[in-house]
Amino acid sequence: MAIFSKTCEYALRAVFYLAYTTVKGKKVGIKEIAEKIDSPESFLAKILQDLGRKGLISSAKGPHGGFYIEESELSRPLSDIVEAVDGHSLFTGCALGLKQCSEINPCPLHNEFKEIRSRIRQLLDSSTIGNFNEELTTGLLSLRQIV
Amino acid sequence: MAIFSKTCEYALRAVFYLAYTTVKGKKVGIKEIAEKIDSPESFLAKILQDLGRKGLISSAKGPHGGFYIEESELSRPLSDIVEAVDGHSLFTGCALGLKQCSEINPCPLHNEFKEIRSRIRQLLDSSTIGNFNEELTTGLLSLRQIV
DNA sequence: ACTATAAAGGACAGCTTTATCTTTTATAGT
DNA sequence: ACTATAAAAGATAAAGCTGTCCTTTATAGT
Repeated sequence: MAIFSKTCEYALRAVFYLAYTTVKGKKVGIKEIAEKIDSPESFLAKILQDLGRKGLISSAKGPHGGFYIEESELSRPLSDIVEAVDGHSLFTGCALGLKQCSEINPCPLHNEFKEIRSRIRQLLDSSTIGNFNEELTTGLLSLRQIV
Repeated sequence: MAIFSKTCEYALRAVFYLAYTTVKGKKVGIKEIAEKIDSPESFLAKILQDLGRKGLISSAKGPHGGFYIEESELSRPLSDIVEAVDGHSLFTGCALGLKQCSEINPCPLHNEFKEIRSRIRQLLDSSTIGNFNEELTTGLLSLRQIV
């Protein structure tokens, strides 16, 4: 099992691409995004639709339309994306799946994973959607497989 | 998404239960295990079968038979269970799902998750199956929901 | 108004995960 | 040998995730 669902992986990659590509107000079509992040086009369309409904990204229909990230959306933490797609169990759930796992009724891994979870949360809370724009522009960071 | 698959959650809980219950050579039946860790019996049977085939736990058919953990199995790290069930992507995979993500071709989250992954690995490598026997026996740790 | 464009929405299909049930195999005790 | 027990193995089913395709809606440009 990976940390994030496939849906969430595509969502994050797409949002990173949108962020650095549309930072100047330009918009990009689903076809370009799918190609640049190496994801199935129709599936990604569904994902971005959903992110749009949730107010995490913006879109415009019609000619010259497409998806884009607004200034205010640029500073959202990554945890918003992850939570919108995969829910909050990565941040709050018990590693062994016990609903009532807590300080007073801990599972064997409770203390160990408390720290892991808070690390993950901290990382996703402190990085924003727009945080990587520069390195993505210069090509220092990658959002797809090299062919 | 949770850290582990449901299968892996059941596997770990079952193995913990087996460890502290069978440490004196006794064996336990699938019915008892399923009840004590609050899991579907038939599904758990499949999971334990698989762990048995992979040599992570032991079992005996027939009267007085059941599942048990041998001395040597007690000291196996939890990572062996996790890897047997969920594979190694939790320890090695790219957070954004890129196959070629690496130091020279990093995704935006590469460095951040490198640390998270190594924490998880370290934790699962350093805890063994038998590590929690005492607290489980005294009831300080829990493997199922309280009803 | 008409046309072309591009996202939104709906329906559906394949695969994997999660789960159940039944039959088979091994073995202890008599 | 026979019986009871308990895991192993096989077949099947429900649900969720991943992915595709087709129709509808909104809008820019003419």
